[in-house]
Amino acid sequence: MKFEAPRGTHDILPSEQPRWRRVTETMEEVCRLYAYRPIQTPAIEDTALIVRSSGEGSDVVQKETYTFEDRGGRSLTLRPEGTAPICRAYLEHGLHREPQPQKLYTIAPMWRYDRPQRGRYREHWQLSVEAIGTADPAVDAEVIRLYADILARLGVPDYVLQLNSIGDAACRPAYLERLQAWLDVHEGELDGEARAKRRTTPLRVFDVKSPRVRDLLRDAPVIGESLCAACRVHFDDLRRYLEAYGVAYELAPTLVRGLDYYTRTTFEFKDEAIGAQDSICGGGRYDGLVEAIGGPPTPGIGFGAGIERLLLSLGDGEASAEPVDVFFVLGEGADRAPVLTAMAALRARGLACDTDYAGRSPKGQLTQAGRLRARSVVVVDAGGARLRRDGREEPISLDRLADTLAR
RNA sequence: GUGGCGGUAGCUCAGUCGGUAGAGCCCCGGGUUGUGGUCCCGGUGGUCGGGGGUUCGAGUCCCCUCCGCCACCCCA
Repeated sequence: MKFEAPRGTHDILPSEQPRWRRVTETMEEVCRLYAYRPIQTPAIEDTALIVRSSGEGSDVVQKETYTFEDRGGRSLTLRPEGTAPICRAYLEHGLHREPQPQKLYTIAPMWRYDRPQRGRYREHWQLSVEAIGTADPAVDAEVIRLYADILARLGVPDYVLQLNSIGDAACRPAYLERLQAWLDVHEGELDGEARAKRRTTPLRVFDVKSPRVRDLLRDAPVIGESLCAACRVHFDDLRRYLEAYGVAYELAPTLVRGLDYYTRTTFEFKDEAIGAQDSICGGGRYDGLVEAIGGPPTPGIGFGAGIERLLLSLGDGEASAEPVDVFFVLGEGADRAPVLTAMAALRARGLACDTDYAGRSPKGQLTQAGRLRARSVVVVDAGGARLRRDGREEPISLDRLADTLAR
């Protein structure tokens, strides 16, 4: 094979489009019901925006970005996630001076230079939903319920929602100090992985594999017990609102997210049936992000939901393509020209039609009409035209076809 | 980025001990049929992922490489 799609990218063929559309149309409909408005941003962003928002030390920035210099010497990066670009657009176009919150969504491709495997691509599509300009925990509950609605409408049965709060600028630093102090005391009992993690991503020490170290960490201080009063109230309110919304969740005291900008709420929807890459939606609150990229202090919350992974959750259920309304079979000695005229008239009336361009035999053309699930077939030969539908056949004039079928 | 498994027709796969490449499905044609289904017959289709090596001879053995899958890592 001479050329193939670049590693980790994939084509979405016509045969897959019905399933894709069902998913994206459901997403758009649910976003509309929650009064989120569509927005689109460029695929490329200033590298500095991505670095400052995701964080210099994040895995995304450290090893997963597609970064290049353009011909003008600018450093650009293919967006690895949806939140930072939308916040940039929010700021750049003064949406922070319009009524708050701004409730926005986009369905767009993202790029990450990961090692590909099932459910993990270098180019993949995400639904990004963002509510910027309010710290109200009811909005946290809203975006979570919004995604749960999408799953419900699509019929995804087996997923769990994990929920946590990782505090904010007021309480997280103090917590991290307590955690590090505790780790200092137990330094001798840690393994290499735990020691590495406490240096780079201390909140992740709880994820180490060693059962012995995990056991030990059971006595370590957890963020949930160290929240400041404001974060505590926010989290309690969120949980109350989720109950009001009828959303079931489990607390995940060690759920941390990979980007530096998260504060307070973090959550993840998982479907472990789809493999190791089982997170189908991840998000959280990012109250410091807009300010970090040069705007006024502005709270926000949102999530990214991977479309390819959601399709894995949905399984292989077949969805059939749109049928065609009329297929024209050309018999011996038939003139094409009047058929083209008839098709133009039908299309003008909103009827989808097609004919043979492959030189098939009449039998082959009928087979093709069947494949396209044509509702009507018009057989044209030297003797005139016949309309076949509902198992019956009648002579018809091509001139009157549109009038007959459009009724 | 690390480790493991894999790659043969458009798709799913077989291919023995190293001896000149196969099936089913799909597609095209013919027959049957009530001119779209069924059934029967025939046909098109291959850089055996790519490159190098060993050998009289490589789909088969060795090396490199690309791609996929599984796990790690991390996430959507």
